[in-house]
Amino acid sequence: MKQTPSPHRHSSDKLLFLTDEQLRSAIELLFFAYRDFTGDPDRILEERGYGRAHHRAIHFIRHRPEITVAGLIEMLGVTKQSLNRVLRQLIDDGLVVQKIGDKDRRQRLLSLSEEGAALEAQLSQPQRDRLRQAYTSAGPEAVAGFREVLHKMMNDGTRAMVAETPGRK
Amino acid sequence: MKQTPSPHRHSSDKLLFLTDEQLRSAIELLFFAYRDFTGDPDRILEERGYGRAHHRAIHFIRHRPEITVAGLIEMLGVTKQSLNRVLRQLIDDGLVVQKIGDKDRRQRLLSLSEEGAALEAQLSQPQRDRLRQAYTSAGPEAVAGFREVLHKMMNDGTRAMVAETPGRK
DNA sequence: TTGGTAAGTCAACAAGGCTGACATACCTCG
DNA sequence: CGAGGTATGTCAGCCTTGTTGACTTACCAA
Repeated sequence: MKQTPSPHRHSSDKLLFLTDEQLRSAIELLFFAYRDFTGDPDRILEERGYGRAHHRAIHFIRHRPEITVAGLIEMLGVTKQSLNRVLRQLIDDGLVVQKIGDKDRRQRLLSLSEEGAALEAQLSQPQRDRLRQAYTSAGPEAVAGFREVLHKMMNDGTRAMVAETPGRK
Repeated sequence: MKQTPSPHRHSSDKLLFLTDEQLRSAIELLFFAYRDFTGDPDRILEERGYGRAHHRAIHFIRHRPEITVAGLIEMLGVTKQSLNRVLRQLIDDGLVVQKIGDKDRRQRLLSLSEEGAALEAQLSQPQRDRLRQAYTSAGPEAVAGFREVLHKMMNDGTRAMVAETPGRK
């Protein structure tokens, strides 16, 4: 017999409807939303012969100018060799510039060149447009909930890495 | 001069704070949340020699038993050859069973075996736990907003593919 | 001066995308 | 019935992007 998961639930569950199916549908929601979300920049990248790995590097360098290589590796969660492959290209192509660290001369501080910043803007544009449209349509309450749940989904260690926007807790 | 994006905004924008930086921080939020979200099953899969592609196939077969190969290809957004590689393994390993279509005998209807269903449960467990924890902590309002924004982020064509949960529009 | 650290590189490998080409059933329509 | 289209499966080859391991160079710090 197909038995509905126990209806005997507690606390605030009278407001939430946390059946397995409800939770499973959220898994799909995330899958599809994320897929469409990354689809737009993918098309732009392809024209320049880059991949999503390049996009991620560009994104984080844009948001943390003068980040060290080790710092970027940590943000992306990849190995030095893996990052180096795409970073090499970006530097050779003049999109990313390196500066020797002033405090520690072993460090290479990474920033975007003007051309790199232009590409970043081009890549993030469709994503920002998509979010703006979704945010506007859903309204501020929904947006706050969206951000809160995403925050709470992250690992504790990860949460510290998110670029905090002033005004959000 | 760094100029704050025009403060002259309209309609409900007095409640939303849609600067570029606000939107960009959401890009990171999604990146990190999705990364952590998929990290748990990845570890389980590795033990069995499977990858995320296997997980996706298993997930959708679980939720749409008797789905056709073409249907699964469309859900996943990959090519026949790409899907076949992982599907071949899953069938050979006895996790997925094929049934010849009754209406159209060319079709192979895919379902999970008992063993396949067990693996699916094991894989989705940490994701469900993570969502349950985040949902419970954030509260029903936030959850509704979370789901609404994700829905509105999707392409129109994609939206039809999400498994709708009764009670949600 | 010496040991550890930041970065870069080479090599080899694997997963999982892709395209193109073809084969085998099977369906449907004229 | 026969022909053309469709659903699936498979072979081969290529690409990106991840991995491990080993090693070098430059620099810091005790």
